[in-house]
Amino acid sequence: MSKGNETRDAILTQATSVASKVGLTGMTIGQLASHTGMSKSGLYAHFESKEALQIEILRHTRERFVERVIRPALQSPRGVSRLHTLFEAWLTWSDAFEEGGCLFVAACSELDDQPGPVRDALVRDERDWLELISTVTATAVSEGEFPEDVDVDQIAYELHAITLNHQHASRLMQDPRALERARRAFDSIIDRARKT
Amino acid sequence: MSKGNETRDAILTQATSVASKVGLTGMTIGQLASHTGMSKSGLYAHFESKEALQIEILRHTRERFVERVIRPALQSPRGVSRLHTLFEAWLTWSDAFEEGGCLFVAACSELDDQPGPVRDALVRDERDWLELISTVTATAVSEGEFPEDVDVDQIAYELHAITLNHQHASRLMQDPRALERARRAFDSIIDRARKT
DNA sequence: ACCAAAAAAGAACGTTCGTGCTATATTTGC
DNA sequence: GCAAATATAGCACGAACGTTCTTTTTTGGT
Repeated sequence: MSKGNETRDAILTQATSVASKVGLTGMTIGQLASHTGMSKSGLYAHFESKEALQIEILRHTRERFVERVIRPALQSPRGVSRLHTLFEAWLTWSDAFEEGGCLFVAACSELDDQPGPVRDALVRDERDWLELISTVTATAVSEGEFPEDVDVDQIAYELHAITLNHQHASRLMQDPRALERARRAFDSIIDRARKT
Repeated sequence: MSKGNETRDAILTQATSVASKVGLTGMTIGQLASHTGMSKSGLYAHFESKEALQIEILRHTRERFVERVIRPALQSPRGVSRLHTLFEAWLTWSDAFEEGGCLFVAACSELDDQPGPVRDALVRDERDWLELISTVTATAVSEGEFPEDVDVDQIAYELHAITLNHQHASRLMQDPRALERARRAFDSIIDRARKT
């Protein structure tokens, strides 16, 4: 990798961390420059605009997300086991953001009413993510663990709700039992799906 | 009410709407001034600082929340019925923000890692809100609708998760079935609580 | 070791930010 | 209806914003 791409990557990593704390909009070029030890213009030269940078941050984060959350799940056996791995991988992923929590979660409520290409990119990512949860849930159906007539999209909806709330409970409320509550919620969704 | 308090209130109402779209931090005094047709300094004279304004916005929103969500629920018969009223009132409340959705939901992920008095105020509000859900859930226990050993805080956790996710589904993803999904999720949480 | 190419810095731009201060309107109590 | 109190506007500030230049430094191939 050339020097240029190396710094560009380092910038994106740093930017992801900053954006997860102050938001994609709240993050400023100057802030980012001092965090990376670069000049504003030197840093800016790697991107066309702040908006382009925001989109690149999302892309960068998605790549990490795929390798740290999705891949391990897909290597797990089909069915509830895979669903469980996916959920636990997400919890680990969320905790990995030292502060600020999952960038996607932050971006979701930040951009939910800010039309534009950044929001569009995020919506695509979230749609993919929800569809993946549905798909993995469907493996539990085809493995015979869930009844045929279970609504996989509804399960995905409810599982996604838990991940959102985990951020709320662990980051904002600092509830020491947040992890435990998330896992119990997961279990009861699975339980109910089993005997629908 | 004096002229001063009248405009102050009008400012807060407008500010709540703006902040629900762009966030408490993203909102600026200038933006607010043009939305209210006042000068920056004329508007600013009503508040000590932007931070004080943010706290006042939260207070203003909480008052409206109490009268539109909590009060109707407390006038409803104890038990599952009251829980149901509370949930539906919240859905209505959330939809009432013409754009931007519930200010609290937006503020929660915006401030979850921004220490300071604004965050502290929000955490207090959220704690109260969660405790209220727990308390109302407990009325279903004392009415004999839920078993004695049900974990009311866990139920509150899961119900809260649905409200958070409703914003995601309806605002960000623009899912036309968001309301339906939220209600089904509510029902299944209640169902499961009934036969624990 | 040199030299073109690439990367980073420097300096400046017009704008907007939050926040003061001072002056002018407007409301209120007598 | 006038004075006092209150509310609003005008103006200015230093700082930071995103962005665009030009100049300097660093890199990589020969």
